[in-house]
Amino acid sequence: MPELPEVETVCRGLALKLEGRRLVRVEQNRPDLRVPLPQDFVRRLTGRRIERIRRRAKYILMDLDGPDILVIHLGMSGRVILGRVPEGEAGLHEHVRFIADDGTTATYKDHRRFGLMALVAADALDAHPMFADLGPEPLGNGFSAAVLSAALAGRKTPIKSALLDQTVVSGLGNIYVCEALYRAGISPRRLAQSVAGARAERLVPAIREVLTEAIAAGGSTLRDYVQTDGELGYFQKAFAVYGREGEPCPGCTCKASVERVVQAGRSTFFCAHKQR
DNA sequence: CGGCAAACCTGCGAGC
DNA sequence: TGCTCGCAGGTTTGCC
Repeated sequence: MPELPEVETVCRGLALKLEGRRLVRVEQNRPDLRVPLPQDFVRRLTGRRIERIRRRAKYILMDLDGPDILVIHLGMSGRVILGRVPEGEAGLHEHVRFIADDGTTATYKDHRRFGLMALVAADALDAHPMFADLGPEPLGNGFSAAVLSAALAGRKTPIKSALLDQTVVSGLGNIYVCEALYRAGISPRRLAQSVAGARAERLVPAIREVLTEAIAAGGSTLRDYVQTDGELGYFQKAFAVYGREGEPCPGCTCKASVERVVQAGRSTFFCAHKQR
């Protein structure tokens, strides 16, 4: 579910409560998520101090006072809930629970199990297959119109699909790609290689703005995303096109409406009048 | 290599 | 009420 803004929000919530804390207990309720957990998952985490919690692309990274980094990906439906799990949903799909030395608990729930956890050697993180091919962080200094158009050069796939490719730019998902293309006035069907020059100059700030605004709003809550404190993100109220098929385009004075098409198996929402 | 459909898994809302 | 179908924020695999 979560794209960059939601993962960032979760990271910040976890950092507030868990940075500097020591894990006194780890409960593992099943052997696997999307992929098997390490055989010695619990042993390698128990007793470790969490030095820092940060984000790379859509991954949550927990730096520990040992050789490993705990890597968490929320997949489509993963959540990490601090403290008591809300009434009525306790128990089901609670795959892993972390208990810290001050009594803080963090529960990982993921009913679809598209998420994953892994322990990766800290000195080999960047070389790990999960991270080796990731493109630049869209909110970082390494992302620019020049960098983006270089990554898109020669690619005949639609720009919509190219932006979902995490090797082009990392952290975008279906929602924020739709919203960024809308803001930049670029058709999702346009060939990726044709997004260069002025179009790339528009797209980069559009991506940055939509992500920044979404983080400020605490992310987007559609089906089951909630922040670590149980609060709902509210950026979904600000969507211009995502999930708004048939509604009037908010940026058009004419009576154009938001259309939905399927590209590479994913829904795309856009305004054919505003986006060229 | 590039691009796309399918697979992974569960839940929910719409429609009959 | 209850069933089936389609759809869902991601990533990987396998096929053409």
